[in-house]
Amino acid sequence: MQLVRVALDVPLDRCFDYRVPEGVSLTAADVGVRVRVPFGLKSRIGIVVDLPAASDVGDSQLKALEEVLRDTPPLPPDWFQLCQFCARYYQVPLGEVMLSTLPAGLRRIDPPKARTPRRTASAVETTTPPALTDEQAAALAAISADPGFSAYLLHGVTGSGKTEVYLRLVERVLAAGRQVLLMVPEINLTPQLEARVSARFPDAQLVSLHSELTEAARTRHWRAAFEGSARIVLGTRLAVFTPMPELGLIVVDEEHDASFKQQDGMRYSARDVAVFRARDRDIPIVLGSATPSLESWANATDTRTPARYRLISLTERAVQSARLPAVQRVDTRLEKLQDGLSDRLLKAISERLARREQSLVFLNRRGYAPVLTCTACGWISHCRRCAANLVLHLADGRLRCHHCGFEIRVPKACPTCGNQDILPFGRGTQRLEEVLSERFPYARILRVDRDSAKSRKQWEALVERIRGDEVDILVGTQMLAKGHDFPKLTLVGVLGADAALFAADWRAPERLFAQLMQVAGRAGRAELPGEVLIQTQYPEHPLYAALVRHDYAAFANAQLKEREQAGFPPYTFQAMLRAEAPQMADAIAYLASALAWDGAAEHPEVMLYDPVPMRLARRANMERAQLLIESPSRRALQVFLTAWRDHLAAIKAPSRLRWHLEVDPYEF
DNA sequence: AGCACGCCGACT
DNA sequence: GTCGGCGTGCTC
Ligand SMILES: [Zn+2]
Ligand SMILES: [Zn+2]
Repeated sequence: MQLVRVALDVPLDRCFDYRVPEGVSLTAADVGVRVRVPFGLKSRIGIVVDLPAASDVGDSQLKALEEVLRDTPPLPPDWFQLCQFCARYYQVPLGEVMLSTLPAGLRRIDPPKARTPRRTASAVETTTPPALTDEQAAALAAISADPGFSAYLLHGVTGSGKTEVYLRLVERVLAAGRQVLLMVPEINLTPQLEARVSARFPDAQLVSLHSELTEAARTRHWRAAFEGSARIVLGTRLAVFTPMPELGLIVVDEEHDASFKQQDGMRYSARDVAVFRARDRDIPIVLGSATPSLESWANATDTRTPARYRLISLTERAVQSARLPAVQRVDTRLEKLQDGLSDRLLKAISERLARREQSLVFLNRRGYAPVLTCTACGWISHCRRCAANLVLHLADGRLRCHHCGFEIRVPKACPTCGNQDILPFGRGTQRLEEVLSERFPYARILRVDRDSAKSRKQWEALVERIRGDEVDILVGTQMLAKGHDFPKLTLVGVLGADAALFAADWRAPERLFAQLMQVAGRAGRAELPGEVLIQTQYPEHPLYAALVRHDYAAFANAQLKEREQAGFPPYTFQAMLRAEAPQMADAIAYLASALAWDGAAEHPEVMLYDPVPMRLARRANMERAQLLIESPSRRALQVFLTAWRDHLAAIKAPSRLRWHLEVDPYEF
């Protein structure tokens, strides 16, 4: 009797053995094949991970597999390595990793029939490569000197020509008959890079992979990569799991971006997974950014430890028209503000209007106002399901919770006392848009945030309008900061940045600096110099001082010093155990039981903190708490977590309680 | 995680 | 009398 061991998408840390039915025979080459198996009362798709000679389960309990699915070749050994690494490192069952990273069409029993893709006979306009600067040439030479594993941190400001370096590397790798994986943080950024890459390599098939693709398209693209017909895969974080038999290079663009971190299910960092993959495949990986994550910066520059990444800096402008903007601080303690806007910023906007140039006012808070209040009784718009306020969205007349999606119509009077005088408190992009249209009644104003650009299509339409010079003043959130070049934009005003300086989240300054560098990069070029005005009450703050000098390294080194003194990552390794339940007491009790584990004594290098309610203590009617785990050794942390997991699973808790572990947590 | 089985409160 | 609440246990 032949047996197979199958990984299934169930939150159980083990695989399941099945009999191979009469007339079917599997060989070692079939490890990695997908199978349909009976599980409980239903059927599921699983992946064959082994052909064991015997099972721990008695013969009578073994069921026979139902079908061997041969619509794709067996998943390859290096893909197994990748999944096994994630299972170990992120403390997730192997089956969950394997199945959840597969396109839905390949993990479902009844995938909808794939329609033949419409032929998009896009007559790609080919481009010829520009000449490289000396720096770019040196970067290219350094990275392509060794076809084996090396991680390169490519640090270069806007206009320094990182993308051109990627393209030259891609060219060489394609010429060597290998495939390339290009990763970008957001779906919004795929079309423009896709256009640029296709134009350069019209003969190499490129496929995109991101969550907005239909199930059928995603499956098709995934297959093309796996079968090798696609030579270039361009995608968001989920693309890192695409099997690519001839992979020769990985590029992670904007490597610092938080979007590479998955925030639900298996909470992996696609950038870190990509580095593992490159090492495992023995190929180079390039991490590019104008503002690298502090983890990467430390990996590349800390001289006390052997460098894990090789730093390559692009300091010259390679794009002829590129020119860094003049960044200035507007001291809002001295200037009186009108609706949150300083005279200086208003005047700068007027000048741009007169010169028919574009301005951008950056405010990272969508909606009209963060809260609605009653002046008579003190009522405030509170979400009934979360420990958070409902945000006023005047554009569609609703109060909306940004955490759970709950929404109601804006009341005409106070719900508790009937007072008609209820007022918005604070400012979001919608209100800013309104204020600006009062000040500049003849200006064409466009708001760009997640509410006005819900999909990639809507976003592209807005970008068209901006580039088509149909807009004078842009109001927007960080959506606007990423990626796009707007040639007529010469002014960026920044509002409300100070909040991040003193936020409880110790990563806030790092994010703020990256965001401001990025948004500042939107302003100006050689023929139309740019200006950035940052409204702040703390103009002497070192973060702004570094920003004015465009000095990422100074900022990063200072931050790293602070992190080291405070004992924060990357100088320590962390994991977070979170629990949520209808009652906070249950969540805390679960974490307390987790903490009370005798086995912890055998892990002296691991430090456990007391359970505490999360900052957003209730979300969608679930009360949330967390427990921080810390160790100076990544290895010790992983060993501890692996041992701890059995104890965690055995803790008795109310059925409505949910818990999860996050390794290298990003949010606190 | 699902999903079934199973044993006690308030409905027709 | 039963509908359904969720506690408990299992999945090869
Ligand atoms: Zn009131
Ligand atoms: Zn809510």
